[in-house]
Amino acid sequence: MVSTPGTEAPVRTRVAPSPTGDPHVGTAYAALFNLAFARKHGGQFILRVEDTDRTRYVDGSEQQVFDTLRWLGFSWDQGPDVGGPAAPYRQSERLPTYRVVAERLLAEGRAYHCWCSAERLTQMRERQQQLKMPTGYDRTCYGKTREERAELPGFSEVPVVRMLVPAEARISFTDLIRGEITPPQPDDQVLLKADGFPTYHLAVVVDDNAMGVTHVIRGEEWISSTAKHLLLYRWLGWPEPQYAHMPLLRNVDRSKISKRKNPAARLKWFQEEGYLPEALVNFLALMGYSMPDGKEIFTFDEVVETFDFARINPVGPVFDIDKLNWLNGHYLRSLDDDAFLRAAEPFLPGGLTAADIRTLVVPLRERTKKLSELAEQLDWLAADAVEVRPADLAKHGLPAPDARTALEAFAKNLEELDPFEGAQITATLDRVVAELGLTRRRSFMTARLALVGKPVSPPLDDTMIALGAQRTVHRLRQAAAALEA
RNA sequence: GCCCUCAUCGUCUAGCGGCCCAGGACGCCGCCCUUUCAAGGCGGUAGCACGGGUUCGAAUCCCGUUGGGGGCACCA
Repeated sequence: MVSTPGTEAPVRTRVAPSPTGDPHVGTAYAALFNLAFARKHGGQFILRVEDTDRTRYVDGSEQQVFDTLRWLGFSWDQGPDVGGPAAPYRQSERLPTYRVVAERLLAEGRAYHCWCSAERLTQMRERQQQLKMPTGYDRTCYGKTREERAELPGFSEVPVVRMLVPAEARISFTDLIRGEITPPQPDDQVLLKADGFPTYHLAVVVDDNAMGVTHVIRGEEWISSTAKHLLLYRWLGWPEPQYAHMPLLRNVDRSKISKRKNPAARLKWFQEEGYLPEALVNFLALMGYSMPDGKEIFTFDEVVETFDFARINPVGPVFDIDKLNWLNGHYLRSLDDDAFLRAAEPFLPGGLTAADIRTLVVPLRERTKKLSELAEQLDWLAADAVEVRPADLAKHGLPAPDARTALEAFAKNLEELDPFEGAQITATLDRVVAELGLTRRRSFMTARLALVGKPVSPPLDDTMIALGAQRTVHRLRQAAAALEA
């Protein structure tokens, strides 16, 4: 429960992805906690598209964000596709709103025009670094008319609008996760770009205010910018939201998770690899959040019930695929036959009969961490021949002379078997093993390797039935022959 | 370079001054079970970055060091 009882405004949170390419895992991560917090307090969750960078805009990306978030089971109360009282929810459609605010700031002397060219800005920054000074805009344009500025070097025709940040603007705030934070002194941040689009800093404040966002739950990367945002709220006289800066997901080298270094940065990767959405949500929640009772397998609803910012660890977690695999395996195993088959279907190799699918795929459920492994696990079925690796034979099978004897005896006896079905097959194999005085365990393993080429397969009789009598006998003989060489 | 921020096993974490010579999970190793591999069961491996304080008592509070991360864009 919330600490301040009674009167507080209804909670409203949001996630604000940019449609700049494949949906990012960080978006799901942010959505998860924003949603959980909103639900916990009976509030609303908004999806807002931040498409203010025309150069990075990727067509279709927005739809993919919707699709992947829905795949995870997330839904929003307001958004571009579902509408809402503060529509539109796409920033590119809200340009007039930002302009009005920029004009007001200009009129009130809190902002000014700047005509500095990109090149000049770059040079300025480099010089500041060389002099070991903090980097920041030097106010060359402040207080100048367009004509006056045009006399100076580094002039650009179309101006931007910059914040006029006071000398002492170190604004502290209480972060819901980290406590008291004092972000750096901001410089004169651009609010309105030359193309008329707002920067993130202007848009985020204007929209969060317009949409009644009460809690801004976003990545740690925004801490440094928060002073600018707070300054804008104060200038504009708007109620300030509460902030919670989530830890950043990390690559193995501990840098901020990126598509470049980590395939798991792409949300679609999880779909491609065959992870279940419930597993991903559980895993993402485990990154930084923990249940009061310490259990690690839980649903999104349980996150909602227990959610408390105090339970979030501010340390950026490394994305541990091993643990995700374990979790996904667990969720896979909890599926009943039909549900598993339905999930597995897109990952199965072609040409499987319905019977094959029942007998071969279902037993694989206990052996699969992610669905994409299924194709390889079943590759022996369609293959013309399989290769038996000596190392596998040495580790799991019979010694070479015995192996040959057993394989040939299996082949001979199975060849004569009719009908070729489960109980008879097993009885035959058992009889042969007994006659030869070999260990059942290693004998079966030798046969398994001969048939599928790997130490993993469904039960032997099912494997043989799926292959059919002819191919079974053929593979057993081939493997026996190979042992001679 | 400047600024902000973080710091418990390899990884994810519990811990919020005594219950901790630190608990759980993944991974790894071993054993059991077993028609294989898994799954499951049992056991093991491994950590409070360092140095100062405060305190009767510190993984827990303070300071510093070191290390990590983030920001410093007309990108978000």
